[in-house]
Parts: sequence; C-alpha cells; structure tokens
Amino acid sequence: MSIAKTYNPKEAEDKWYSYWMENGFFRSTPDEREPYTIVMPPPNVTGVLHMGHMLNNTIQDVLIRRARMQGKNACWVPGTDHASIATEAKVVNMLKEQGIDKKSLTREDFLKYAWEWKEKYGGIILKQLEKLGASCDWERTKFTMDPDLSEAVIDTFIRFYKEGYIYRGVRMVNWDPLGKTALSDEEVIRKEVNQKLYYIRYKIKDSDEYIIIATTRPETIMADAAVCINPNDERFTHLKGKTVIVPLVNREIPIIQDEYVDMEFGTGCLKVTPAHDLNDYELGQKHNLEIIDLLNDDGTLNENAQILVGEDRFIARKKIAKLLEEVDQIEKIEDYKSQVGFSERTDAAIEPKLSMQWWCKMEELSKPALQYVEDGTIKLIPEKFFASYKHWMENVKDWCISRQLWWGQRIPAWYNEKNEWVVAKTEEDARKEFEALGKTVSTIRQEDDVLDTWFSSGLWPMSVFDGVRNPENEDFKYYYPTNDLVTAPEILFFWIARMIIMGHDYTQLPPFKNVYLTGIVRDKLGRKMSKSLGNSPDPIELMEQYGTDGVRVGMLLSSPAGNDLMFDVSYCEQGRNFANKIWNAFRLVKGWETTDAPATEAQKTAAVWFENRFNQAVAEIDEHFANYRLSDALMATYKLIWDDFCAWYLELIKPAYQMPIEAEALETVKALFQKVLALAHPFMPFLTEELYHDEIFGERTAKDCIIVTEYPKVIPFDEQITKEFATVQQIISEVRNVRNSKGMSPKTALPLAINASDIDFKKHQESIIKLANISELTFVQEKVTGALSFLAGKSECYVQLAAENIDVEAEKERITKEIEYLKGFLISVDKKLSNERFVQNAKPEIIDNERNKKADAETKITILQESLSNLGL
RNA sequence: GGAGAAUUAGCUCAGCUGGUUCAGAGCAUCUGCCUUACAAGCAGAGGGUCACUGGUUCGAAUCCAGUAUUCUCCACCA
Repeated sequence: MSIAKTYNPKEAEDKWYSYWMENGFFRSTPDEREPYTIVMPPPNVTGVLHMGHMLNNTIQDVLIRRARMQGKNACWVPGTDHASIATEAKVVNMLKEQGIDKKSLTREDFLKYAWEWKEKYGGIILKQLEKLGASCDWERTKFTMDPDLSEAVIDTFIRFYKEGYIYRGVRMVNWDPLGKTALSDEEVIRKEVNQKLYYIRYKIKDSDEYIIIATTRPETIMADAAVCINPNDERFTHLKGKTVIVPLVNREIPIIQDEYVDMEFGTGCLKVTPAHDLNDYELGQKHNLEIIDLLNDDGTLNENAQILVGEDRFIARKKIAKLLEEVDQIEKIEDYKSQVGFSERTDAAIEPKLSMQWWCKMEELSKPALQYVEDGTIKLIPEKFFASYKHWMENVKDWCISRQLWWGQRIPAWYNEKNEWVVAKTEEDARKEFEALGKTVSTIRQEDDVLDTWFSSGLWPMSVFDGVRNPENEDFKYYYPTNDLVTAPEILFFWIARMIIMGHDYTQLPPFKNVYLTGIVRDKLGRKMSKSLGNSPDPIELMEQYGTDGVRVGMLLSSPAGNDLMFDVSYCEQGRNFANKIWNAFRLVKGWETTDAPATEAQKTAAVWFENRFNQAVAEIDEHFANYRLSDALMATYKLIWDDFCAWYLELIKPAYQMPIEAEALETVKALFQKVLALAHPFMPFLTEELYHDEIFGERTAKDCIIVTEYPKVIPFDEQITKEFATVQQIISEVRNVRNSKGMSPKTALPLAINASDIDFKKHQESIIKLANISELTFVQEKVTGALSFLAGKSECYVQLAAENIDVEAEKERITKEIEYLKGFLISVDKKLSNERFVQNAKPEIIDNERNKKADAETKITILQESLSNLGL
C-alpha cells in the first residue's frame, strides 16, 4: 500500500481550492432555494490578516459551508475596506520613507499612490483568505471605494442631509494633529498617562495677591479667557469681580464664578481656555468668553500664542514651564496621572479643537436600532453585549462624519467664492442649487473633506447588493436582510450599530438577524496579539506547518462565542493530529481486501450501534450550531470520529491481520465513513474533500463533491441502543483493565463468564464482547468462585485466571472499598428519604429517583458482599 | 467614577430554569505498550472545599447579599 502514513495537506489544499472555484461551488445567484447570506466584515487594506481575521473568517466559512450542504443558497460576500484614516496614515508613512512629503503632492498624485497600496494589500488579503479555504463568492468581491459603493455613500449623505440628519457646524472636535483631521468620539482611545500638574500663580490686578491654578497644560495659558471659581467657595469670596493677569503675556482676564468648579480638586481655581477644552468651551459659551485658538492644525503654536510661535505643543509645554519658573510664577509641580485621548489610527495625542465639521444627528436614528436588539429582531450572541449596546445607543452623541483627508469619499458639498455652500451630487446639480437659491457662483469648489470610513461600511450589507442605489434589484430583494454577521465586539458601535441604523433608515428592516461576536485572540499570557508585541504567529506559516484544516480546528476548539481565545500553537497541533487520525482511519479502510460474505453478527451490531450514535451526535451538533456554539459542535464531531468511529466501530469490525473483510460490512463502513466526512467538512474542508474523492467510495461525477453533498439531517435515534452498548463497552474495558493490572499482553485470551440472572444487555452483543479477545464466553446463573469479578451495570462478570494470578488480599481490599463507598452513598440517600420535609416538598420524580438509587445501591452491595465471602474459599 | 462579565482539575473551558449527565470535557501529566491505520498513536490512571463569607432552601457549583481578584466597555474633572 503506497498511501502516505500521515496526511499531507499541501497538495490537497491547492488542488481542491481551485477545483471548487472552477466548478463554481462558491457562486451564488438568486433562485428558488432559501438564501443564507453572510457579508464578510471587510478587512482594512492597511496590511495583512492576523489571527483575529483568521478566526473570524473560519467561523464564517464553517457557517456558510454547513448552510450550503444543507441545501440553502449560500452566499458569502467578500471584500475589503478602504479604512480612510488608517490607510492614509500608512501611505503617508510609506511615502515619507521614500523621501516624499504628502504636502508636495497633489490630491490626484497622492490618490494614485493610495490606490497602488490598496491593490497590493487588498490582493494579499484576498489570497490569504483563499489559503484559509474561505468559500466566498469571489465574483461578488467588493471594495468600499468601488464606484458603485462610493455612489451609494454619496447618495446616502444627500439623503440624510435632506432628511435633516446631517448638518454642518463649528463644534469642539477631537483633532488629530498628526493625521490633521477631525475624529469621531469612537476613534479616540483614552489612556492613562503620567503627567505633571503645574501650580501656576496668576497675579490679581491691583493687588499683591496671587491666585494659584493647577493645570496639566501650561502651554495653553496664553489662550486663557477667564479664571473660574466656585461661588460657594469662601476662600475666594473677596476675589469676586476682580481680574487677573495671565503670566508671560500679561493679558487681563476676569474671574468668573460657576458651580461647575470642584472645590476639592487642585486649588479650587480653574483656568478657562475655551478653544482647547470641551468643558472650558461650554463654560465659555455660558459666560460669553473670548475664544483664543493658539494651535495650528499640526499641533504647533500659532501667532495667537504670542510667544514660542511655531513650537510643538509638547515642547512648548516644557518651555513655558521653564519661563514661568524664571519669573517665579510656578508654585509647585506635582506628578499626576490622568486620562489622555489618543488617535486610534495615528496614536497622536488628541487635541480638543473648535472646528467646522459635518455632523450626523444620532438621537432619532438610534431609536429603532436599539429597538431591534431589544425586541430580539436582531440577536446578539452572546447576549451579554446587549447592556453596553443599549447604553451606547441611549447616550449617543452626534457623530462627526467629516475627515480632513484625501483617501475616501468626498463630501458632496460645493462652495462658491463667498464660501456659501450647497449639497449636491454633481457640480452641475450644485450650480443649479445655487441658482435656485438665487446665489451667484462663478468658481465652484469642494473642500478636502472625506467621509468617515464607518459611514461607508455602515452601508455594507446593502451596498454589496447595490441595494442603496437600486433597491428593487433581484439580488438585493433575494439576499437582504442577511442572516449572520460575524465580527469582533470592539466594533459594536463603530460598525454594527451604524449598519443597523442605516439599514433601517433605508429599508425599515434589520440588515441581519444574528450577530456573532467573536473574542479577541490573545497569546498564552493573555496579551492581545499585535504586531508591536510581535506575539502573533503568521497565519500563513501556521497553515504551512499544521495544514489549513489543522489551524481551523485549532482556532475553533478554544473559542466559545464572545470569549477571548487564549491562542497557543498546541491547539493547531491538536487540529493536525485530528486530521491525521481521520486520514489513518481512511488508510485502514482503504487497505482492506474483501471477501464475498455477509457481515458477521458483531459487524452488524457494531454498525447499528454506530449509526445510532451518529444520529445522536448529529442532533447534539445541530443544537450547538443553533446556539452558535461552534467549539462545542466541533468537539462533538471530534469525539464522534475519534472515540466512536475509530476507537470503537472500526476496531470492532476490523478483520484479523491480513484477512479480508466481509463485503457487506465494508459497504456499510464506507457509507458511514462518508457521512462522518460530511459532518466534518465545514470544519475541515480540504481533508474531507480529498478523501471523499478516493476510488474506494466509487466513481464521482465532476460536480459530486463533498462541499455540496448533503449535510447529515437530524433524525430520531434510540437512546436504548446507546445505553445497552455502554454496558458492552464497560465489559470490554474491564477485561482490558484486568490484563493491564496483571501485566498481561493484550494478546492473552481470557475466559469470561457473565451472570445472566440479571441481564441488561442483549444476547446478540455476545459477538461484540468476544472481540475483546475472550477465549470462552459463558453465561451463568450463579456466582463463580475463584475468579476476578466486576460489575457491569447490574450484571456481575467473572474473569477466571490461574490461581497465582489472583491476589486475594488485593481483591478483598478493592471490593471492600467499593462496598464502603456504596454504603456511604446509601446513607446519604437514606438521609434524604427519611427527611420528612424532603418527602413532602420534592417533586415526585425526584423522590422516585432517590428510591431507585437506594435499591440500586442495595443490590450492588449484596452482590459485592457475596463476592467478598466467596473470595475466602 | 459608572456599567457589565468572569472566578470550576496544571492549562483552556462546559455545567440551561437549584435534586444521577454533578462534580464534567479536551489538552497536558503519569503508568504500560513501536499490537499488523495512526507514537501526530493504543490501553489505562491520577488530579478540583466549584474564589471567600454569610443567607434563602428539605437540598446550592447552580439563587441572593457582601468581600477579594481579574477582565472588558463607557466617562471631560483642571
């Protein structure tokens, strides 16, 4: 036999992936079948895929493959996301490394580089997904900046604008001085940072007195508009109505009063800098203060600062502190920890900044989106995420949707020479708009504003089917709403909430029914896998090493929904071993010669049992899938194959060495083998397809592939068969144990007697028991003396050994121990039963159960005690 | 500061509405085996006061309260 001893994944993977593609098995077009749709969360084109993507897409592939096999019209739409700021930051960096400054480029030139980047990395990503075995409909591959998707984005902007959800206004925004763009609240990551708290003396005008103010940001003092105290603060009553002098620039500012100020914190005095702090801004509005913006877009000081103009804000901070020290206006400096916002993408410290931006009103829009999840129209899996979803939805603020970038969909606003503006899809429309408003326009222009990436990905489930531009098209009507969305909990607000909001606004429907939230892939130490830590294995390398199927199994084995996954390569090893196990089971069957004979009694019994066990497992697996417990579904499959199929069924029907197998038994095992493979296919697509096509299973037509073969259906099974067989398994196990404990070789045949007075297994199972290398099997009506005994169910079994092999003392001890345990057990049962309150309160079936336990234990004790006394003979 | 979750074997996790699936699984460990599909394997074995303290109950890993530890999300205190 020339078949390899271990499974070699490489060959099978390349072969079958292209075969599936060539035969269009991933393709989906609307037909009369029930659709099953998943849209892939589009990975960013910022780089290559990491383990989190791999897990995510493996889950999606398992779901889609299973649905496909179940006869549904399975459609998995792949794609990538342009990831506006993230990609632009990467491209800018890449250019910088080549010595090119973004500023030196025109918009068009820059976009050319960006598109090149997208082609390169988008391509790598799609290749990685192929390697993973992802069975998506590649002909539907979309990119969030494809012309049709971009048009959908622009249409939506205009729609929302007309509906009154989008407006333009000057607000405090999160400004990223590195990306030089505004950010939404969600794109700001707060981190605790060690800072200094500077206590600065402000001189009170016409007085020798100073007032001391604590701040972490001395570089902003030149923009101070007031000093604020709490009106209830008695320490400062005498200062009411006075003014103070801002140090260094000697500007006079008022002392105002507001209860906002916390008397306990710092010195109880607050400097108010409306241009550079959200709270100060609000205070400034309230008290009508001057707004002095002293920062440029890139975080350097502008001429409003008067001093240190052009200096970076962090350098300026130190220098200001020094200057203040020189004029003796620093009281003290303390170490201080506080939360500072950082840009999610560029990691620059965020600057609160007043800026004209586009905003999306969220309050109205978010209501139906909350409703869907609240009433179960959309199910979050696991449910625990509902609480934070609800909280976010109920407290959502307006969404800043404009970004000062080039890479993205341009905001369709047009400006005339007077800076008046209209919203319109094209320049032509814009001119008409202006005309209609009676405004002159000679030159018309757009600004460098693009839309937040999440504005476009929010449309994803609709736009991939062209449902925004053309809601009546066949694809959209057929595939939408989609079924399952598989993604990370981190983007619950970024993405999921916005898809629901936008989907509802367009269609009055939820965009999907179930949201499966996967965990974060962490390393063994519990750290999130990241490039910077270098603790993330390269997924491609892993697949090379363990096989794609092995890696898929490895990832799924340890990832219950919503829980983080402590990833370790040992899981992949387990996956590889499992693939190998199936491979070798196949080798065994393939190696059998046949003889034209009917199956033996034992083979028939084993087959009946396994088929029943199989059906039982299918039901369990189905249940697990219904609850999105994929790791449990996989484990059930794993155990069915490894324990039941290989360790029991195949061992039981196996002919003696180099003997042929009965043809009938072989046919049965082949049929069952194929069913088992079908069950495993969603998890291990390549191995199962490879084996499915082996000649031992007969000729296959070109389209007869496991990927589209029928997935095992849930059919009734007989629990009694499983139970009876369990007794047989126990007997075989015990006999092995006897050999093991006596140091005998498995080849030693032993005689076995079973006390059939209380037989709870069928006689036809005799044939199975004999397979445990039993020299003589007898059924007796009474005790057998001078033998090792054990209980299987309620039947006592005896293995007759030569006297020297029986250690009477050890046997006595063993049996005594068992009796003691049973007696203790009996006492606890008796205690319950003699407790009046128990008998009164417990449900009747519970009481019955206790009575049965009691009877059982008593019987066993009797049997064991007899054995004990027999030992003495 | 607020909210949520978790804590069960060495590791990763199951244990639904309290009572034989109640103390489980996989991996790892240990002991035998290179037995003729597979040492990436086979046959066995050991291993847990169910974080802690109370409460409810005839009965608690399971329900309640508190404590401790850990994690996640949200939040503008200078």
